[in-house]
This record gives sequence, C-alpha cells and structure tokens, in this order.
Amino acid sequence: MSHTSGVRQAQKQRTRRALLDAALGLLEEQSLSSLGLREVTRAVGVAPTAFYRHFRSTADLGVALVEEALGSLHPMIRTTVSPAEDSDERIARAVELIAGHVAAHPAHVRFIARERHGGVQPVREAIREQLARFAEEVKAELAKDTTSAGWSDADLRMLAGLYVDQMLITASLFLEALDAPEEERRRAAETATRQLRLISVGRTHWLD
Amino acid sequence: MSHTSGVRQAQKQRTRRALLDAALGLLEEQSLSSLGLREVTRAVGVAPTAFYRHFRSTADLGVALVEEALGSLHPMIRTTVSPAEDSDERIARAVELIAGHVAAHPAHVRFIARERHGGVQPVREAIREQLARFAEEVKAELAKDTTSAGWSDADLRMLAGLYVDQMLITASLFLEALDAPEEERRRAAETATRQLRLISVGRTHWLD
DNA sequence: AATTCCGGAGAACAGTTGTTAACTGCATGG
DNA sequence: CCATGCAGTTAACAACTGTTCTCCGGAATT
Repeated sequence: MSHTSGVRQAQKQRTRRALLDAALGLLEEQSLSSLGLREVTRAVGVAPTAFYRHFRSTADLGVALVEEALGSLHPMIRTTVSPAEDSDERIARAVELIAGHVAAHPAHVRFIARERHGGVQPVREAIREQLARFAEEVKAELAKDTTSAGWSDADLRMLAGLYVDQMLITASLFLEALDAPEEERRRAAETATRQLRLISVGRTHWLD
Repeated sequence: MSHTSGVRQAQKQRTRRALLDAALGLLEEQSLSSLGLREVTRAVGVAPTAFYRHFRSTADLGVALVEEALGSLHPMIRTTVSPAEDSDERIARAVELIAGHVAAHPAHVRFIARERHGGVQPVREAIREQLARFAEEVKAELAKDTTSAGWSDADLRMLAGLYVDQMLITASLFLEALDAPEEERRRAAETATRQLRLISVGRTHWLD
C-alpha cells in the first residue's frame, strides 16, 4: 500500500509544484515549444536530470499545466451560464467573473491563449479536449433554459461553442489590458458586455 | 538612383522568398519563438550568415510574414462585409470565401492563429495592428449599411470587433478540419454559418 | 536494525545555437 | 574597362541543449 502522504511524497510534490510554477513563469515571455528542460530546472535550482523524475518532456509538463489551468474551472460554468431573472445581470456577472479570474491567474490564462494554437500537438489536444468539455457543459445548461425551447441540437451546440470562444476572447482581451490604465480595462469590460448582449439578443430572436 | 530590377536585386529577392517560404514551412510544426536562424538557412541550402543580409532576427522575419499573410487581405474585406440583398447569401459567401482562403494558404492562416498570442512580442504587435485595421475597415463598411442606422460609435466598434474575431475563429476551425473527412468540413461550415446568422439576428434586433 | 526504494546530484556525451570576422566572386555604376 | 558594392561563404567562438549512466543519502518497508 502506498501512503498518499509522507515526508517522501510531500517533498516530491513540492519540487513538482516548483517546476510547474517556474515553467509557468518562463512561459510568460515565450511559447512552450521553445521552453528548455534545463531552463526550467535552473530556475528552480535543481539538477537537470531531476526533471525526468516528474515529467517525460516539456510537452508532458505542458499537458499538466493545461489540466491545472482549465480542470479546476468546470464548477464555474454552471453558476455562470445558469438562467437568471435579469439577462443583463447575468452578463455583467459573467464578465466580472472572467475579469476576476484573469486578474487572479494571468499566467494560466496567457498559457492557454498561447498554446491553444501553439506548436506542441499534445498540448493543443489537451486544450481542445477541455474546451470541448466546457462546450458540452454549457450546452447542457442552455438546454434547461426556457429561452432554448424548440432549439435543435445543432443550434444548441453552435451557441455553446460561440459562448466558449467568446469567453476566451474576453479573457485574452482582459489580459492585454491588465497592465494598462484603468480606463482601458473599463473599455474592455464595456466591449465584452456589449458583445455578449448582442449574442443574447440574437438568441432570443433566433426562432423568428 | 537605385534600379528596382536588375540581376542583383532579383536574386536577393529570390533568396528572401526562399527564406520566408522555408520558415513558413517549418512553422507548421513549431512556434516562432523556437524557430532557429540556422534551421531556416539549412532548409534553404544557404549559409547561416546569409540570413543577416535579409533579416535582423527571426522575430524580424516573423513581422515580414505577418505583412505577407494579412497585408494582402484588406481588399477582401469590402466585398465581404458590404451590404447585399439577401443576408443569408452574404453569410454564405463570407463562409465560402474564408474556407477558400484557408484551403489556399493554410500555412499563413496557421501562422497568424499561432502567433497572435505567441511568444514574440513584435509579431504579436504586428498582428494586433493589422487586425485593428481590419476592424476599422469593417466598421466603416458597417456604417454604410442601413441596418446600422442609429447605432452609436461604440456599438459599431463592438460589432466590427466581433466580426473580425469570428473570422479568425472560423478560419482556425476550417484549418483543423483541413485534413479531415469531408463530412467534418461540412459541419464546420455549417457551424460557422449558424454562428454568423445568430450574430446577424442580434444585429437586426439590437435597437429594440 | 537491516534492507530496499527512489528523488535528486554529478559528470560527460554529441549536437545544436547565435554571432563575429575576414574572405570571394560577380553584377553594377562611373 | 576598371573600381566599387554587396549577397553569400567559410571558419571559428563560447554557450547552450536533451539524454545517458553512475552514484549518493535518506525515507520507507520489513
């Protein structure tokens, strides 16, 4: 039987975390396909060979980062997309939630935006998979809404995909405005809100 | 006076083209920040130092690729977004046009999608600038449309941005489906059409 | 208390990288 | 026709890369 805790495993997890954090930091100014294994271990202060005790390659580390960045985000979906009395209020809440997430985890957001179409296939695949799960969850939530009565399955899928893509666009918009003066950040939120509102309008008149 | 043609300058342009093409080819499986100067010259069959006769660095080459990939695309905007009798017909024409462009220049599209949020700042900047120009042109075209009567400047800007983003999303969707069976490509076109149609519906009911 | 297990260190490997300098050959302009 | 300009070459540089093998110390197991 393998103890889940213990001095040994705890220390291992600590260096693993250090590797992930160091990589995430280095990835703010480059992309994964140019991230060197030695570069990461040097930043942590550990021997290059120690890297192999945790990851097969930097691509492997990238996949782990994807799970970390997106895996813990699923619970957020339900509360965001779920129906509310006021449509505008739900939109405002969603925009605020995205803005807060970007401010709290900018490196994670940058990593996803960068590697979604990046040069490392397994990582692209992992992101695509997570986003597909997101879309499916959004679709399931949309199906509950009374607004979606009479919608075809393809229509629901289309709208869910649109929402997921819009979420990423909004996130990367906030990311660009992170270090900018507050006025620009306000304008970003304004734009995102307007766009979501237009989609919402299109939604309510879809079956005309 | 410097002759624009001549055996000398012609040969220089030929190797320059060879460098750009080789780089574009190599960038199908990696990102710019990991693209080596020697890698490019080796692919062309030229000495590494010859690279410097054309570009200061690989980032510089990247900027040149951006101009090549997006610079020649501006004339397309007007004809695509310009008003038509039938809205659905315009949408279908736009989707077809994007699909055709992706099929004709897949490497260019992949490059833009990859480096838009990639690890090389000057290239990101160049892409951002070109896309901003696109958005402005789309906005100018939208302003002419009778559907946009009574729209505020911020509303027009929002919609133009939405269209530009949607164009990129659609392009990268087609890109993923390029080597896939025809049925998947058809579904991609279907989804893109539906999404544009929903935006169109939202547009016509915006001022309710 | 003795033994196994295992995360990490150390050294060495062949190969790669960007950049420099000094060169060569040939089209160009006077 | 001769002198200049300049795209491309050759050689060399220090620094870097991923990966292998061997080893060490201490926690975990018995």
